[in-house]
Amino acid sequence: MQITERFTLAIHTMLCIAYFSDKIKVTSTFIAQSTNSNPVVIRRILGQLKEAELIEVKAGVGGAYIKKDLKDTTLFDIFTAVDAVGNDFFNFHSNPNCQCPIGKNIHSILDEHLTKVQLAMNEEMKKTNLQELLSETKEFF
Amino acid sequence: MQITERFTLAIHTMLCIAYFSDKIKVTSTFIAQSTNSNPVVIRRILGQLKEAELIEVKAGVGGAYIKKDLKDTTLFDIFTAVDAVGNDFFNFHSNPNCQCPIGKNIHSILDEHLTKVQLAMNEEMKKTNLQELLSETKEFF
DNA sequence: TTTGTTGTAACTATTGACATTACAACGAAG
DNA sequence: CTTCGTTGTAATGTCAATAGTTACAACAAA
Repeated sequence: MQITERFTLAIHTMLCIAYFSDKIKVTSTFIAQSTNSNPVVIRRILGQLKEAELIEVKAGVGGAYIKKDLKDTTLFDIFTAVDAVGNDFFNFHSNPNCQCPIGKNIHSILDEHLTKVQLAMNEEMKKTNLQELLSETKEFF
Repeated sequence: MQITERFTLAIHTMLCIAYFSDKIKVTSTFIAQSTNSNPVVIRRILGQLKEAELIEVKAGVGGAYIKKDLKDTTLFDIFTAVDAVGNDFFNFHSNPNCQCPIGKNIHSILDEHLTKVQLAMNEEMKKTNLQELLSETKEFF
């Protein structure tokens, strides 16, 4: 089990837009070259980021633009946009046996603990925003 | 994207063993009935839990037994045992373009942040042990 | 009208999870 | 030493999700 590469692709995409969009027109083809991916794959991700209102995409003329202050978009926002799992991050086995004292209660007992795990992950992702990532990237120039 | 149901199956399996193994012989067939799963699937999970030294399994005669104090096995141990994720939780897109200032640095920059996310999740899982889960289950009887 | 782009559908390949059948190896009980 | 229930594991099938690709209509501006 792994988080799909859509996630790191989407982060890369956001950083490209943040860094380049005041210099050149950032198209799906351009991003595909930077990420070593495919324009259609990128366009699908752009669609999800747009849906989440993190970016704007100019139809026809082309080009993507950041919609919010860089500080206000975190890894969690991007994760939610492209890899939405809602509350079902942990995939529960279905229909445990109600006759069994364990099977009867496992779901309700476990839910509380697993939700906390997912929340911990979410909170950690919220700690990193695009502003931060972009300036870290620039340190390397 | 979801965590495999092997994980909750394995937790259920551990709880079954913890609860029943002093009363009856806990076989893969028995666990399969409690979890509403398949004996072979359970045996594979038992193999992984045994590999991680969380349980003992009696070949031939049959039956599984807890190997450590219940307090000393956490959700994280089980998670690791069943390989719910490999080494890299986040699946990085490969060969980003080194000519691009973003592509050149993305991997090293992101790694630090993503590792923290994974660690946060791990730490939260370590907070829950089998002892706790078992007594919570018993409260419902 | 032309051009470059987006948005999307359709198709394929690949991978991984899970279910199931089958059977050799094992250990104990008779 | 045979029988029985069980484990361990290989082989196979099914299904869903990811991701790569081709193709093309819709779009906006020059």
